Amino acid sequence: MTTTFFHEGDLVAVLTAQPIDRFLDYKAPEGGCHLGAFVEVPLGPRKVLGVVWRAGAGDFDYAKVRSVIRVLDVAPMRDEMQQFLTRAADYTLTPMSAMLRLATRAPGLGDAPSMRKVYRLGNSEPDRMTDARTKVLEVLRDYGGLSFTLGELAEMAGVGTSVVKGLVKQDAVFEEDSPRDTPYPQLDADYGGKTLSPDQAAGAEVLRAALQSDVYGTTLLKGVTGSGKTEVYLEAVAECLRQGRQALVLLPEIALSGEFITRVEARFGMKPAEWHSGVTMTERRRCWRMVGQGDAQMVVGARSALFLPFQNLGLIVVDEEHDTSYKQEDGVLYNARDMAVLRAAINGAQVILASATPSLESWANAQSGKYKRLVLNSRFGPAVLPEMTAIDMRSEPVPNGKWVSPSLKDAITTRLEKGEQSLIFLNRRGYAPITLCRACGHQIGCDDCDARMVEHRFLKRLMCHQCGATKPMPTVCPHCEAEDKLAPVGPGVERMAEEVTELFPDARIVVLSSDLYGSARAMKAHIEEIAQGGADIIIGTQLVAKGHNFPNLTLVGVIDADLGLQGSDLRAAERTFQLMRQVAGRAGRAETPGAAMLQTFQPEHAVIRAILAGDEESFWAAEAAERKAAGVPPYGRMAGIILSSTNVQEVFDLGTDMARRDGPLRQIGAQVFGPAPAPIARVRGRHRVRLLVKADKAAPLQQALAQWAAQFKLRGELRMAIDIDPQSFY
DNA sequence: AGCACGCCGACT
DNA sequence: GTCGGCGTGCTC
Repeated sequence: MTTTFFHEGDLVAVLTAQPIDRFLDYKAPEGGCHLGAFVEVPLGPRKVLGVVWRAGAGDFDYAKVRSVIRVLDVAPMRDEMQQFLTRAADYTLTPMSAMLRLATRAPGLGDAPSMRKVYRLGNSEPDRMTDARTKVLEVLRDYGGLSFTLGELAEMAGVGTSVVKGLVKQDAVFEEDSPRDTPYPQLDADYGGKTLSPDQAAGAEVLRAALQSDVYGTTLLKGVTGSGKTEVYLEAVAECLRQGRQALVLLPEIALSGEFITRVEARFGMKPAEWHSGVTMTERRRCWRMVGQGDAQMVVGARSALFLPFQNLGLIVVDEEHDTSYKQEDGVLYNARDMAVLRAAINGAQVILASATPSLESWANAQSGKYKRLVLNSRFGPAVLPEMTAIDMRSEPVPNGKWVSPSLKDAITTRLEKGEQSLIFLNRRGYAPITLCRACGHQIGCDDCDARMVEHRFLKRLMCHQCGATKPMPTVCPHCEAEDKLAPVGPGVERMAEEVTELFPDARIVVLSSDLYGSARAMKAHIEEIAQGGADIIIGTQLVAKGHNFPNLTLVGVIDADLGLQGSDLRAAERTFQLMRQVAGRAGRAETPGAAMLQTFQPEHAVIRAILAGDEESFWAAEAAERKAAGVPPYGRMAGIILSSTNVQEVFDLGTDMARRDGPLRQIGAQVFGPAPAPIARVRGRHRVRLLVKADKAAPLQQALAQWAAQFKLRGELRMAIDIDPQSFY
């Protein structure tokens, strides 16, 4: 492999991590530098981090060109990484500088490798031998040649540090400097392989063969909980290690616990490198550097681990690939699952997407032959499905203004008696979606939007879910001025809570809805508490379907299964289905089988029937057909534009203006919807508004979006973020 | 991202 | 007069 080298004084184009969306020319430093070198360059009065991206353009006044200050002591960025960052930037419409920031998220990159003192066996005997001294020397002899820090050595020998120091004085122990960042211990591919079931062994063999092919490929590894997916993909990791290539296993944020690391250690004899938000600064620096010099064979991490400087990446596993936390929702908006596929394609590496309930995107890619498909059956026979039933609401009438059918009520009662949790699932925030005048039939709408206002009793106001406007609950009808004739119509989670409290006055009832939390962290903590038994009945919006595990939950009641089948949230059916499967997974392990009850007015609907039958293939097929018909992902393309500002008026004005001036989008046949409040309408005091763009699968969406967005100048507090392939449209 | 430049309101 | 608000623009 040849790397381009620039001699001192040559012009080089440097990409900095500063938000300057352009390459700056510098002169190569004394001693020259390689293409891809991480460098420190002068920028105005400051020194900043950058990467030598290519030869300089030479279009800047040569007299003003400054010199690279120094080359940092880390492995240069490889060509694959440059390509990956460039293509990811193009796809997500992210400035290159922001991509570079993702790729340099390690502390102390500019520092010289820091050193620490280590101790190893010396070459002479101490003058006097004591018990303590014997213990120290024994430890060092036992580990032949290895060195330890002072603390480690003293602890292992069970003596004080002064004993070691005393031995150093007499050359019985040597003290020397060694880099603080040490290579990760070698993993042994053949250390602790478990006996695999025939099904698993066959799967592992397919994955091994793929690894040996040495070219890019993606495999969707589908298997229910308990089918041993992890053991199977760890065999692929083993094969990757045997080839001397690096492996990356991505886990959803919440799954990143010590448990997985323990399993890896049991399989390969040593712990892998870890990369996620819980890792200390020191360890992050070590991880980044070691991955970069090929001294970390396997990394277990969160989505941002994709941007580590792998030297020889052979495999990326995306576990629980359907998990919505793979989609970054702040800062750079990327989907780690898609980026994993991109990175692997550039590197000639393999990807394994593992899930019990794949996303429709991955299912469709497997269906079209773009991905290989591997299905594992449970070792415990066929998947244990929850007992799934439809409650036909046409034959089970409930009083006006109530939604819990007698059958569902009975089922909840049974759970309460057994001390188990029930979940009531309803994808509608607020108290009631409609406020109707019983005198004239008028429905209270938003003044600025063509939408009905939703009553939020929690806030004691009416709110427009289109524009976020609120107004106090009127006492007279704004249309006919009749008094006391306004009535809430339809259910929202707040109203469900009221009904459920009436039905079960002694139960501990809790509502989970995204608008009830100030921060994502507070929400997570609360959900965790509830999952641990902090409630008997949970009433929730789609929020609860998001990867949370409720070990004591044995009943899911879907109030309006039809709601998910049409309308605002195109992934609602998928989530409903995944929620059912989540219950199924638990039912297979726990003694108590799970049950799912779907209240529906159309039990004959294809999606409902597929859910009931537990027939995944027909569910996916039905779901795919609906999305195809609607022209939405994965059969069409979408993008979200999120505008934010501290000033509500300002964001809506810009949103409206953008929706009007949609020329570049029209040219490619794309449509603009909105502006509407973003899924989280206010974040850290900033109001957020979203526009949605829908385009044909083949349309050059990014290019048109870039042109369109460039028309608008963002002044003051206004910010714009473009979200390609948004996760939720709700 | 910083930092300088520059053009309008309320003080000495 | 001039101190300082922060909008705009530049950094090789």
